[in-house]
Amino acid sequence: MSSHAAKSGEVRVRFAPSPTGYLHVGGARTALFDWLFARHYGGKFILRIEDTDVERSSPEMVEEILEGMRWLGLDWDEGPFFQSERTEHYRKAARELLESGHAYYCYCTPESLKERRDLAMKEKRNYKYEGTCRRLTSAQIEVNEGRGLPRAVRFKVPESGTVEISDHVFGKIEVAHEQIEDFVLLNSKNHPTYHLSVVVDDMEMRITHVVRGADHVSNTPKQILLYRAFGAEIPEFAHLPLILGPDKAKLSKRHGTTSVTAYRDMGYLPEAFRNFLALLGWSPGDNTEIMSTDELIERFSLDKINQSNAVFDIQKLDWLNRQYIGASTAERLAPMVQKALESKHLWRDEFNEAEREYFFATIDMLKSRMHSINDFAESGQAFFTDVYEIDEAAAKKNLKDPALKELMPLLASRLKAHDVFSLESSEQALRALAEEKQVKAGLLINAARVLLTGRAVGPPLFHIMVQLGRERTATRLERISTLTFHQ
RNA sequence: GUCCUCGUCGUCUAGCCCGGCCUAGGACACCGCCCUUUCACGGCGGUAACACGGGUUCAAAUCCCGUCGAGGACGCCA
Repeated sequence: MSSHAAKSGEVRVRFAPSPTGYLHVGGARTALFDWLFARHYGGKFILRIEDTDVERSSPEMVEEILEGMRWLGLDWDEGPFFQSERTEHYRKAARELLESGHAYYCYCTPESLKERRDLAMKEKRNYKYEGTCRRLTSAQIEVNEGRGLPRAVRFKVPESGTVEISDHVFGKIEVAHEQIEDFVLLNSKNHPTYHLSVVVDDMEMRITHVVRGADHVSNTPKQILLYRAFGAEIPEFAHLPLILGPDKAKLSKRHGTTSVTAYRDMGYLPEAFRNFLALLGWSPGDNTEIMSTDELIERFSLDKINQSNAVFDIQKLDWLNRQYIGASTAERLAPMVQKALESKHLWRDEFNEAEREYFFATIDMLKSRMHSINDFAESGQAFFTDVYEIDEAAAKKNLKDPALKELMPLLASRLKAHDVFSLESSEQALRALAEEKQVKAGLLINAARVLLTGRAVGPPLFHIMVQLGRERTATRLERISTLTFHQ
Protein backbone atom coordinates (compact mmCIF):
# COMPACT_ATOMS: atom_id res chain seq x y z
CA MET A 1 0.00 0.00 0.00
CA SER A 2 1.22 3.46 -0.72
CA SER A 3 1.72 6.64 1.25
CA HIS A 4 -1.17 6.90 3.68
CA ALA A 5 -1.28 3.45 5.14
CA ALA A 6 2.45 3.34 5.37
CA LYS A 7 2.61 6.75 7.00
CA SER A 8 -0.10 6.51 9.58
CA GLY A 9 0.21 2.79 10.06
CA GLU A 10 -3.53 2.37 10.15
CA VAL A 11 -5.98 1.99 7.35
CA ARG A 12 -9.33 3.59 8.05
CA VAL A 13 -12.17 3.06 5.61
CA ARG A 14 -15.83 3.77 5.84
CA PHE A 15 -19.05 2.55 4.34
CA ALA A 16 -21.51 5.44 4.11
CA PRO A 17 -24.97 4.36 3.02
CA SER A 18 -27.88 6.70 2.74
CA PRO A 19 -30.92 5.32 4.56
CA THR A 20 -33.34 6.22 1.80
CA GLY A 21 -33.73 2.55 0.98
CA TYR A 22 -32.69 -0.93 2.06
CA LEU A 23 -29.19 -2.29 1.61
CA HIS A 24 -29.05 -3.17 -2.05
CA VAL A 25 -26.69 -5.43 -3.91
CA GLY A 26 -24.44 -2.61 -5.08
CA GLY A 27 -24.16 -1.11 -1.63
CA ALA A 28 -23.44 -4.50 -0.14
CA ARG A 29 -20.64 -5.08 -2.61
CA THR A 30 -19.15 -1.70 -1.71
CA ALA A 31 -19.44 -2.49 1.98
CA LEU A 32 -17.82 -5.87 1.41
CA PHE A 33 -14.85 -4.40 -0.41
CA ASP A 34 -14.40 -1.73 2.24
CA TRP A 35 -14.57 -4.38 4.89
CA LEU A 36 -12.18 -6.75 3.12
CA PHE A 37 -9.73 -3.94 2.60
CA ALA A 38 -9.83 -2.91 6.26
CA ARG A 39 -9.51 -6.48 7.47
CA HIS A 40 -6.70 -7.23 5.08
CA TYR A 41 -4.63 -4.42 6.52
CA GLY A 42 -5.82 -4.85 10.06
CA GLY A 43 -7.37 -1.42 9.85
CA LYS A 44 -10.67 0.03 10.94
CA PHE A 45 -14.01 -0.28 9.20
CA ILE A 46 -16.30 2.60 10.02
CA LEU A 47 -20.01 2.79 9.43
CA ARG A 48 -21.55 6.16 8.78
CA ILE A 49 -25.16 6.82 7.98
CA GLU A 50 -25.59 9.66 5.51
CA ASP A 51 -28.96 10.93 6.53
CA THR A 52 -28.56 14.64 5.97
CA ASP A 53 -31.66 14.50 3.82
CA VAL A 54 -34.06 14.08 6.69
CA GLU A 55 -37.15 13.92 4.54
CA ARG A 56 -36.00 10.90 2.63
CA SER A 57 -34.25 9.05 5.44
CA SER A 58 -35.89 6.79 7.93
CA PRO A 59 -34.87 4.83 11.04
CA GLU A 60 -36.51 1.72 9.60
CA MET A 61 -34.17 1.86 6.64
CA VAL A 62 -31.19 2.27 8.94
CA GLU A 63 -32.21 -0.91 10.72
CA GLU A 64 -32.68 -2.67 7.39
CA ILE A 65 -29.19 -1.71 6.33
CA LEU A 66 -27.65 -2.83 9.59
CA GLU A 67 -29.50 -6.11 9.33
CA GLY A 68 -28.20 -6.71 5.85
CA MET A 69 -24.67 -6.04 6.97
CA ARG A 70 -24.98 -8.31 9.96
CA TRP A 71 -26.33 -11.05 7.77
CA LEU A 72 -23.31 -10.74 5.51
CA GLY A 73 -21.03 -10.75 8.51
CA LEU A 74 -19.68 -7.29 7.86
CA ASP A 75 -18.93 -6.08 11.34
CA TRP A 76 -17.86 -2.50 11.86
CA ASP A 77 -15.35 -1.15 14.33
CA GLU A 78 -16.72 2.35 14.79
CA GLY A 79 -20.16 3.83 14.43
CA PRO A 80 -22.73 3.89 13.18
CA PHE A 81 -22.31 7.63 13.10
CA PHE A 82 -25.25 9.69 11.96
CA GLN A 83 -24.68 12.78 9.91
CA SER A 84 -27.97 14.18 11.10
CA GLU A 85 -26.38 14.47 14.54
CA ARG A 86 -23.34 16.29 13.27
CA THR A 87 -24.91 19.31 11.63
CA GLU A 88 -22.93 21.76 13.73
CA HIS A 89 -19.66 20.36 12.45
CA TYR A 90 -20.69 21.07 8.90
CA ARG A 91 -21.92 24.57 9.67
CA LYS A 92 -18.68 25.33 11.39
CA ALA A 93 -16.74 24.05 8.41
CA ALA A 94 -18.82 26.16 6.05
CA ARG A 95 -18.13 29.21 8.18
CA GLU A 96 -14.42 28.51 7.91
CA LEU A 97 -14.64 28.36 4.16
CA LEU A 98 -16.61 31.59 4.08
CA GLU A 99 -13.98 33.27 6.21
CA SER A 100 -11.06 31.98 4.19
CA GLY A 101 -12.71 33.19 1.00
CA HIS A 102 -13.33 29.71 -0.40
CA ALA A 103 -17.10 30.09 -0.26
CA TYR A 104 -19.75 32.73 -0.65
CA TYR A 105 -23.41 33.37 0.02
CA CYS A 106 -25.81 32.76 -2.80
CA TYR A 107 -29.23 34.38 -2.86
CA CYS A 108 -30.50 32.79 -6.03
CA THR A 109 -33.76 30.98 -5.38
CA PRO A 110 -34.06 27.28 -6.17
CA GLU A 111 -36.97 28.20 -8.46
CA SER A 112 -35.01 30.61 -10.61
CA LEU A 113 -32.14 28.14 -10.74
CA LYS A 114 -34.45 25.43 -11.90
CA GLU A 115 -35.88 27.70 -14.56
CA ARG A 116 -32.46 28.46 -15.90
CA ARG A 117 -31.50 24.81 -15.87
CA ASP A 118 -34.68 23.75 -17.65
CA LEU A 119 -34.20 26.41 -20.28
CA ALA A 120 -30.64 25.29 -20.93
CA MET A 121 -31.85 21.72 -21.16
CA LYS A 122 -34.54 22.70 -23.65
CA GLU A 123 -32.02 24.47 -25.79
CA LYS A 124 -29.75 21.46 -25.49
CA ARG A 125 -27.21 23.61 -23.81
CA ASN A 126 -24.97 22.56 -21.01
CA TYR A 127 -25.95 24.26 -17.77
CA LYS A 128 -23.60 25.28 -15.06
CA TYR A 129 -24.34 27.81 -12.32
CA GLU A 130 -23.21 31.10 -13.77
CA GLY A 131 -21.80 32.43 -10.53
CA THR A 132 -24.13 35.41 -10.25
CA CYS A 133 -23.75 35.75 -6.51
CA ARG A 134 -20.04 35.11 -6.63
CA ARG A 135 -19.67 38.53 -8.19
CA LEU A 136 -21.93 40.42 -5.86
CA THR A 137 -20.49 43.64 -4.47
CA SER A 138 -20.43 44.15 -0.74
CA ALA A 139 -23.11 46.80 -1.17
CA GLN A 140 -25.41 44.35 -2.94
CA ILE A 141 -24.77 41.76 -0.27
CA GLU A 142 -25.70 44.26 2.37
CA VAL A 143 -28.97 44.97 0.62
CA ASN A 144 -29.80 41.29 0.36
CA GLU A 145 -28.96 40.75 3.99
CA GLY A 146 -30.99 43.76 4.99
CA ARG A 147 -33.99 42.27 3.23
CA GLY A 148 -33.40 39.06 5.08
CA LEU A 149 -33.22 37.00 1.88
CA PRO A 150 -32.65 33.28 2.34
CA ARG A 151 -29.16 32.36 1.34
CA ALA A 152 -27.20 29.24 0.56
CA VAL A 153 -23.47 28.82 0.80
CA ARG A 154 -21.62 27.95 -2.37
CA PHE A 155 -18.09 26.78 -2.88
CA LYS A 156 -15.87 29.00 -4.98
CA VAL A 157 -14.32 26.76 -7.62
CA PRO A 158 -11.01 28.08 -8.96
CA GLU A 159 -11.37 29.74 -12.37
CA SER A 160 -8.67 27.92 -14.25
CA GLY A 161 -6.61 24.82 -13.89
CA THR A 162 -7.51 21.20 -13.37
CA VAL A 163 -8.04 18.70 -10.59
CA GLU A 164 -6.36 15.38 -10.84
CA ILE A 165 -7.73 12.28 -9.21
CA SER A 166 -5.38 9.44 -8.60
CA ASP A 167 -7.55 6.39 -8.35
CA HIS A 168 -6.45 2.91 -7.36
CA VAL A 169 -8.78 1.37 -9.89
CA PHE A 170 -8.94 3.84 -12.74
CA GLY A 171 -5.58 5.50 -12.50
CA LYS A 172 -5.29 9.19 -13.24
CA ILE A 173 -8.40 11.16 -14.10
CA GLU A 174 -8.17 14.82 -14.94
CA VAL A 175 -11.02 17.30 -14.84
CA ALA A 176 -10.86 20.99 -15.75
CA HIS A 177 -12.06 23.43 -13.10
CA GLU A 178 -14.31 25.07 -15.63
CA GLN A 179 -16.30 21.85 -15.84
CA ILE A 180 -17.17 22.12 -12.19
CA GLU A 181 -19.82 24.54 -11.02
CA ASP A 182 -19.88 26.40 -7.75
CA PHE A 183 -21.73 23.75 -5.80
CA VAL A 184 -23.86 24.31 -2.75
CA LEU A 185 -22.37 23.56 0.64
CA LEU A 186 -25.20 24.65 2.90
CA ASN A 187 -28.71 25.03 1.61
CA SER A 188 -30.91 28.01 2.43
CA LYS A 189 -32.31 26.15 5.41
CA ASN A 190 -28.76 26.01 6.72
CA HIS A 191 -28.52 22.26 6.16
CA PRO A 192 -25.37 20.71 4.79
CA THR A 193 -25.24 19.13 1.41
CA TYR A 194 -23.60 15.86 0.49
CA HIS A 195 -20.18 17.11 -0.57
CA LEU A 196 -19.64 19.16 2.53
CA SER A 197 -20.70 16.51 5.01
CA VAL A 198 -18.74 13.74 3.32
CA VAL A 199 -15.53 15.69 3.27
CA VAL A 200 -15.89 17.03 6.78
CA ASP A 201 -16.61 13.57 8.10
CA ASP A 202 -13.87 11.88 6.16
CA MET A 203 -11.44 14.44 7.54
CA GLU A 204 -12.65 14.22 11.10
CA MET A 205 -12.89 10.47 11.03
CA ARG A 206 -9.38 10.34 9.60
CA ILE A 207 -10.40 8.21 6.66
CA THR A 208 -7.33 7.10 4.73
CA HIS A 209 -9.04 5.36 1.82
CA VAL A 210 -12.30 6.17 0.17
CA VAL A 211 -13.56 2.97 -1.43
CA ARG A 212 -16.93 3.52 -3.07
CA GLY A 213 -18.94 2.99 -6.24
CA ALA A 214 -17.82 4.42 -9.58
CA ASP A 215 -20.96 6.53 -9.65
CA HIS A 216 -19.00 8.83 -7.34
CA VAL A 217 -16.12 9.44 -9.70
CA SER A 218 -17.60 12.69 -10.92
CA ASN A 219 -18.08 13.89 -7.35
CA THR A 220 -14.47 13.35 -6.50
CA PRO A 221 -13.03 16.52 -8.05
CA LYS A 222 -15.38 18.66 -5.99
CA GLN A 223 -14.37 16.84 -2.88
CA ILE A 224 -10.69 17.16 -3.61
CA LEU A 225 -11.22 20.89 -4.03
CA LEU A 226 -12.81 20.94 -0.60
CA TYR A 227 -9.96 19.07 1.04
CA ARG A 228 -7.59 21.59 -0.46
CA ALA A 229 -9.63 24.52 0.74
CA PHE A 230 -9.52 23.06 4.23
CA GLY A 231 -5.82 22.48 3.90
CA ALA A 232 -6.43 18.85 4.71
CA GLU A 233 -4.66 15.74 3.57
CA ILE A 234 -6.43 14.02 0.68
CA PRO A 235 -7.35 10.38 1.18
CA GLU A 236 -6.64 7.76 -1.43
CA PHE A 237 -9.49 6.79 -3.70
CA ALA A 238 -10.65 3.52 -5.16
CA HIS A 239 -13.79 3.58 -7.23
CA LEU A 240 -15.53 0.29 -7.80
CA PRO A 241 -17.01 -0.62 -11.18
CA LEU A 242 -20.78 -0.67 -11.18
CA ILE A 243 -23.00 -3.69 -10.93
CA LEU A 244 -25.33 -3.90 -13.89
CA GLY A 245 -28.61 -5.63 -14.61
CA PRO A 246 -29.01 -8.01 -17.55
CA ASP A 247 -29.76 -5.00 -19.76
CA LYS A 248 -26.38 -3.53 -18.80
CA ALA A 249 -27.87 -0.54 -17.02
CA LYS A 250 -26.96 0.15 -13.41
CA LEU A 251 -28.66 -2.44 -11.24
CA SER A 252 -31.84 -1.10 -9.72
CA LYS A 253 -35.24 -2.14 -8.43
CA ARG A 254 -36.61 -2.49 -11.89
CA HIS A 255 -34.25 -5.42 -12.46
CA GLY A 256 -36.09 -7.34 -9.79
CA THR A 257 -34.75 -8.18 -6.39
CA THR A 258 -31.95 -5.93 -5.21
CA SER A 259 -32.43 -6.00 -1.46
CA VAL A 260 -29.82 -8.03 0.34
CA THR A 261 -32.21 -9.29 2.99
CA ALA A 262 -34.49 -10.53 0.22
CA TYR A 263 -31.70 -12.84 -0.90
CA ARG A 264 -31.47 -14.16 2.62
CA ASP A 265 -35.21 -14.82 2.52
CA MET A 266 -34.90 -16.58 -0.81
CA GLY A 267 -32.61 -19.11 0.80
CA TYR A 268 -29.13 -17.98 -0.07
CA LEU A 269 -26.32 -18.60 2.37
CA PRO A 270 -24.55 -15.44 3.50
CA GLU A 271 -21.16 -16.99 2.79
CA ALA A 272 -22.25 -17.86 -0.74
CA PHE A 273 -23.65 -14.43 -1.34
CA ARG A 274 -20.53 -12.81 0.01
CA ASN A 275 -18.32 -14.98 -2.14
CA PHE A 276 -20.42 -14.09 -5.16
CA LEU A 277 -20.25 -10.37 -4.44
CA ALA A 278 -16.49 -10.57 -4.01
CA LEU A 279 -16.19 -11.92 -7.53
CA LEU A 280 -18.12 -9.02 -9.00
CA GLY A 281 -15.40 -6.65 -10.12
CA TRP A 282 -12.59 -8.44 -8.40
CA SER A 283 -10.73 -11.67 -8.89
CA PRO A 284 -7.82 -13.13 -6.97
CA GLY A 285 -5.82 -13.35 -10.18
CA ASP A 286 -5.77 -17.10 -10.57
CA ASN A 287 -8.71 -19.38 -11.17
CA THR A 288 -9.91 -19.65 -7.61
CA GLU A 289 -13.64 -19.09 -7.27
CA ILE A 290 -14.72 -20.49 -3.97
CA MET A 291 -13.03 -18.73 -1.11
CA SER A 292 -13.60 -18.70 2.61
CA THR A 293 -13.84 -15.41 4.43
CA ASP A 294 -10.26 -15.71 5.64
CA GLU A 295 -9.07 -16.44 2.16
CA LEU A 296 -10.98 -13.47 0.80
CA ILE A 297 -9.43 -11.20 3.39
CA GLU A 298 -6.01 -12.65 2.76
CA ARG A 299 -6.15 -12.31 -1.00
CA PHE A 300 -8.07 -9.10 -1.41
CA SER A 301 -6.28 -6.18 -2.95
CA LEU A 302 -7.31 -2.94 -4.59
CA ASP A 303 -5.17 -3.41 -7.65
CA LYS A 304 -6.95 -6.61 -8.58
CA ILE A 305 -10.21 -4.74 -8.99
CA ASN A 306 -11.07 -4.38 -12.63
CA GLN A 307 -12.31 -1.34 -14.43
CA SER A 308 -15.29 -2.55 -16.38
CA ASN A 309 -18.77 -2.87 -15.00
CA ALA A 310 -20.12 -6.29 -14.16
CA VAL A 311 -23.50 -7.85 -14.85
CA PHE A 312 -25.21 -9.48 -11.89
CA ASP A 313 -25.54 -13.10 -12.97
CA ILE A 314 -27.95 -14.91 -10.73
CA GLN A 315 -27.09 -18.27 -12.25
CA LYS A 316 -23.60 -18.02 -10.93
CA LEU A 317 -24.96 -17.06 -7.53
CA ASP A 318 -27.18 -20.13 -7.64
CA TRP A 319 -24.22 -22.31 -8.47
CA LEU A 320 -22.19 -20.92 -5.61
CA ASN A 321 -25.11 -21.34 -3.26
CA ARG A 322 -25.45 -24.97 -4.23
CA GLN A 323 -21.73 -25.48 -3.72
CA TYR A 324 -21.90 -24.00 -0.27
CA ILE A 325 -24.99 -25.93 0.73
CA GLY A 326 -23.45 -29.18 -0.41
CA ALA A 327 -20.29 -28.48 1.52
CA SER A 328 -21.99 -27.32 4.70
CA THR A 329 -22.63 -29.51 7.71
CA ALA A 330 -26.18 -30.27 8.81
CA GLU A 331 -25.42 -28.33 11.96
CA ARG A 332 -24.66 -25.19 9.97
CA LEU A 333 -27.71 -25.64 7.78
CA ALA A 334 -30.19 -26.62 10.49
CA PRO A 335 -31.12 -23.16 11.83
CA MET A 336 -31.66 -21.84 8.33
CA VAL A 337 -33.67 -24.88 7.30
CA GLN A 338 -35.72 -24.41 10.44
CA LYS A 339 -36.61 -20.89 9.39
CA ALA A 340 -37.58 -22.06 5.94
CA LEU A 341 -39.79 -24.77 7.42
CA GLU A 342 -41.33 -22.34 9.86
CA SER A 343 -42.39 -20.01 7.13
CA LYS A 344 -44.12 -22.92 5.40
CA HIS A 345 -45.68 -24.07 8.68
CA LEU A 346 -43.81 -27.33 8.45
CA TRP A 347 -41.71 -26.90 11.55
CA ARG A 348 -42.16 -28.99 14.65
CA ASP A 349 -40.12 -28.46 17.80
CA GLU A 350 -39.41 -32.18 17.98
CA PHE A 351 -36.92 -31.64 15.17
CA ASN A 352 -34.71 -29.98 17.71
CA GLU A 353 -35.37 -32.53 20.41
CA ALA A 354 -36.43 -36.14 20.04
CA GLU A 355 -36.16 -36.02 16.28
CA ARG A 356 -33.01 -34.00 16.08
CA GLU A 357 -31.04 -36.89 14.67
CA TYR A 358 -33.68 -37.50 12.06
CA PHE A 359 -33.71 -33.81 11.18
CA PHE A 360 -29.96 -33.64 10.70
CA ALA A 361 -29.83 -36.87 8.75
CA THR A 362 -32.55 -35.58 6.45
CA ILE A 363 -30.60 -32.41 5.80
CA ASP A 364 -27.51 -34.43 5.01
CA MET A 365 -29.44 -36.64 2.67
CA LEU A 366 -31.07 -33.78 0.79
CA LYS A 367 -28.39 -31.12 0.71
CA SER A 368 -26.50 -32.22 -2.37
CA ARG A 369 -29.49 -31.50 -4.57
CA MET A 370 -30.73 -28.30 -2.94
CA HIS A 371 -30.14 -25.05 -4.78
CA SER A 372 -31.39 -22.94 -1.94
CA ILE A 373 -32.33 -23.33 1.68
CA ASN A 374 -35.95 -22.88 0.75
CA ASP A 375 -35.77 -26.00 -1.39
CA PHE A 376 -35.66 -28.07 1.78
CA ALA A 377 -39.18 -26.93 2.55
CA GLU A 378 -40.35 -27.43 -1.01
CA SER A 379 -38.86 -30.40 -2.77
CA GLY A 380 -38.03 -31.85 0.64
CA GLN A 381 -41.36 -31.29 2.30
CA ALA A 382 -42.36 -34.97 2.46
CA PHE A 383 -39.62 -35.55 5.01
CA PHE A 384 -41.10 -33.05 7.40
CA THR A 385 -44.82 -33.73 7.18
CA ASP A 386 -47.22 -36.47 6.24
CA VAL A 387 -49.48 -34.16 4.32
CA TYR A 388 -47.16 -33.46 1.41
CA GLU A 389 -48.49 -32.85 -2.06
CA ILE A 390 -48.01 -35.35 -4.82
CA ASP A 391 -46.77 -33.74 -7.97
CA GLU A 392 -49.21 -34.45 -10.74
CA ALA A 393 -46.72 -34.75 -13.54
CA ALA A 394 -44.69 -37.15 -11.43
CA ALA A 395 -47.74 -39.27 -10.70
CA LYS A 396 -48.72 -39.30 -14.32
CA LYS A 397 -45.30 -40.44 -15.32
CA ASN A 398 -44.58 -43.05 -12.69
CA LEU A 399 -47.90 -44.24 -11.27
CA LYS A 400 -49.89 -44.85 -14.40
CA ASP A 401 -49.29 -48.60 -14.62
CA PRO A 402 -52.47 -50.24 -13.19
CA ALA A 403 -50.47 -53.12 -11.78
CA LEU A 404 -48.96 -50.72 -9.29
CA LYS A 405 -52.21 -50.59 -7.36
CA GLU A 406 -51.54 -54.12 -6.35
CA LEU A 407 -47.77 -54.09 -6.32
CA MET A 408 -47.25 -51.18 -4.00
CA PRO A 409 -49.32 -52.54 -1.11
CA LEU A 410 -47.64 -55.86 -1.70
CA LEU A 411 -44.25 -54.21 -1.41
CA ALA A 412 -45.42 -52.59 1.78
CA SER A 413 -46.36 -55.89 3.33
CA ARG A 414 -43.08 -57.49 2.27
CA LEU A 415 -41.18 -54.68 3.93
CA LYS A 416 -43.20 -55.13 7.07
CA ALA A 417 -42.52 -58.86 7.06
CA HIS A 418 -38.72 -58.53 7.26
CA ASP A 419 -37.28 -58.42 10.73
CA VAL A 420 -34.66 -55.87 9.68
CA PHE A 421 -35.29 -52.71 7.78
CA SER A 422 -32.17 -51.41 6.11
CA LEU A 423 -30.77 -50.21 2.83
CA GLU A 424 -29.94 -53.79 1.92
CA SER A 425 -33.09 -55.46 3.14
CA SER A 426 -35.44 -52.99 1.52
CA GLU A 427 -33.61 -53.20 -1.77
CA GLN A 428 -33.62 -56.95 -1.58
CA ALA A 429 -37.33 -57.02 -0.88
CA LEU A 430 -38.11 -54.75 -3.79
CA ARG A 431 -35.92 -56.56 -6.28
CA ALA A 432 -37.28 -59.93 -5.23
CA LEU A 433 -40.79 -58.68 -5.76
CA ALA A 434 -39.91 -57.29 -9.17
CA GLU A 435 -38.44 -60.56 -10.27
CA GLU A 436 -41.34 -62.54 -8.91
CA LYS A 437 -43.88 -60.38 -10.70
CA GLN A 438 -41.84 -60.12 -13.87
CA VAL A 439 -41.63 -56.34 -13.83
CA LYS A 440 -38.66 -54.05 -14.02
CA ALA A 441 -37.24 -52.91 -10.72
CA GLY A 442 -37.25 -49.38 -12.07
CA LEU A 443 -41.02 -49.45 -12.31
CA LEU A 444 -41.34 -50.16 -8.62
CA ILE A 445 -38.55 -47.82 -7.65
CA ASN A 446 -39.89 -44.84 -9.50
CA ALA A 447 -43.43 -45.44 -8.39
CA ALA A 448 -42.35 -45.83 -4.79
CA ARG A 449 -40.39 -42.59 -4.90
CA VAL A 450 -43.42 -40.67 -6.04
CA LEU A 451 -45.57 -42.24 -3.36
CA LEU A 452 -43.03 -41.63 -0.64
CA THR A 453 -41.99 -38.10 -1.50
CA GLY A 454 -44.54 -36.79 -3.97
CA ARG A 455 -41.77 -36.21 -6.47
CA ALA A 456 -40.24 -37.99 -9.41
CA VAL A 457 -36.81 -36.74 -8.46
CA GLY A 458 -34.89 -36.97 -5.25
CA PRO A 459 -32.47 -39.10 -3.28
CA PRO A 460 -31.95 -42.80 -4.02
CA LEU A 461 -35.08 -44.71 -3.09
CA PHE A 462 -33.68 -46.99 -0.43
CA HIS A 463 -32.13 -44.07 1.35
CA ILE A 464 -35.53 -42.46 1.36
CA MET A 465 -37.10 -45.58 2.81
CA VAL A 466 -34.59 -45.96 5.57
CA GLN A 467 -34.84 -42.30 6.40
CA LEU A 468 -38.62 -42.42 6.56
CA GLY A 469 -38.66 -45.66 8.51
CA ARG A 470 -40.62 -48.82 8.01
CA GLU A 471 -44.00 -47.67 9.22
CA ARG A 472 -44.20 -44.48 7.27
CA THR A 473 -42.81 -46.13 4.20
CA ALA A 474 -45.47 -48.83 4.33
CA THR A 475 -48.27 -46.41 4.99
CA ARG A 476 -47.30 -44.19 2.11
CA LEU A 477 -46.96 -47.10 -0.29
CA GLU A 478 -50.43 -48.27 0.62
CA ARG A 479 -51.78 -44.86 -0.08
CA ILE A 480 -51.81 -45.67 -3.78
CA SER A 481 -55.25 -47.19 -3.39
CA THR A 482 -56.68 -43.85 -2.31
CA LEU A 483 -55.21 -42.01 -5.23
CA THR A 484 -57.48 -41.40 -8.16
CA PHE A 485 -55.52 -39.53 -10.75
CA HIS A 486 -53.40 -42.38 -12.01
CA GLN A 487 -56.01 -44.15 -14.06
C1' G B 1 -25.94 18.88 -24.56
C1' U B 2 -21.23 18.80 -21.32
C1' C B 3 -17.71 16.00 -18.62
C1' C B 4 -15.72 11.30 -17.05
C1' U B 5 -15.07 6.10 -17.69
C1' C B 6 -15.26 1.37 -19.87
C1' G B 7 -15.00 -2.25 -24.24
C1' U B 8 -11.56 -10.47 -24.02
C1' C B 9 -16.71 -16.39 -24.90
C1' G B 10 -24.19 -15.15 -23.60
C1' U B 11 -22.29 -13.96 -18.23
C1' C B 12 -18.11 -13.46 -14.32
C1' U B 13 -13.11 -13.23 -15.49
C1' A B 14 -7.19 -14.53 -16.38
C1' G B 15 -3.81 -12.42 -19.73
C1' C B 16 -2.80 -6.06 -20.81
C1' C B 17 1.11 -2.05 -16.76
C1' C B 18 6.72 -5.01 -18.20
C1' G B 19 4.63 -6.87 -26.70
C1' G B 20 6.70 -13.03 -28.41
C1' C B 21 5.38 -18.77 -23.72
C1' C B 22 -2.10 -16.90 -26.50
C1' U B 23 -3.51 -22.02 -32.43
C1' A B 24 -6.39 -16.55 -25.78
C1' G B 25 -6.80 -19.99 -19.89
C1' G B 26 -10.64 -20.87 -15.94
C1' A B 27 -15.74 -20.62 -14.07
C1' C B 28 -21.29 -20.16 -14.67
C1' A B 29 -24.88 -21.28 -18.32
C1' C B 30 -25.72 -24.44 -22.64
C1' C B 31 -24.92 -29.23 -25.50
C1' G B 32 -23.03 -34.33 -25.62
C1' C B 33 -20.97 -38.77 -23.16
C1' C B 34 -19.83 -41.65 -18.60
C1' C B 35 -21.74 -42.95 -13.68
C1' U B 36 -26.94 -44.37 -12.39
C1' U B 37 -33.43 -46.75 -9.85
C1' U B 38 -34.98 -40.78 -10.82
C1' C B 39 -32.85 -35.98 -10.06
C1' A B 40 -28.61 -33.94 -8.43
C1' C B 41 -23.31 -34.54 -7.28
C1' G B 42 -18.93 -36.11 -9.73
C1' G B 43 -15.87 -37.24 -14.19
C1' C B 44 -14.77 -36.50 -19.43
C1' G B 45 -15.56 -33.76 -23.93
C1' G B 46 -17.80 -29.73 -26.99
C1' U B 47 -19.90 -24.87 -28.94
C1' A B 48 -18.41 -19.87 -27.84
C1' A B 49 -14.53 -13.96 -27.22
C1' C B 50 -9.60 -10.15 -28.04
C1' A B 51 -15.84 -4.09 -30.75
C1' C B 52 -13.95 -1.92 -35.53
C1' G B 53 -10.20 0.78 -38.44
C1' G B 54 -5.43 2.65 -38.82
C1' G B 55 -0.41 3.09 -36.95
C1' U B 56 4.34 1.50 -34.30
C1' U B 57 7.13 -3.22 -34.47
C1' C B 58 10.55 -8.78 -37.02
C1' A B 59 6.18 -9.66 -33.73
C1' A B 60 0.08 -6.55 -30.75
C1' A B 61 -5.44 -9.01 -26.93
C1' U B 62 -1.16 -6.43 -25.00
C1' C B 63 1.76 0.19 -27.01
C1' C B 64 -0.35 4.88 -29.86
C1' C B 65 -4.39 7.40 -32.63
C1' G B 66 -9.29 7.41 -34.42
C1' U B 67 -14.28 5.43 -34.99
C1' C B 68 -18.25 2.99 -33.01
C1' G B 69 -20.77 1.01 -28.92
C1' A B 70 -21.96 0.92 -23.69
C1' G B 71 -22.25 3.04 -18.87
C1' G B 72 -21.96 6.86 -15.17
C1' A B 73 -22.28 11.93 -13.48
C1' C B 74 -24.09 16.68 -14.40
C1' G B 75 -29.69 19.11 -7.90
C1' C B 76 -30.27 24.11 -2.20
C1' C B 77 -30.50 14.38 -3.33
C1' A B 78 -26.99 11.22 -1.55
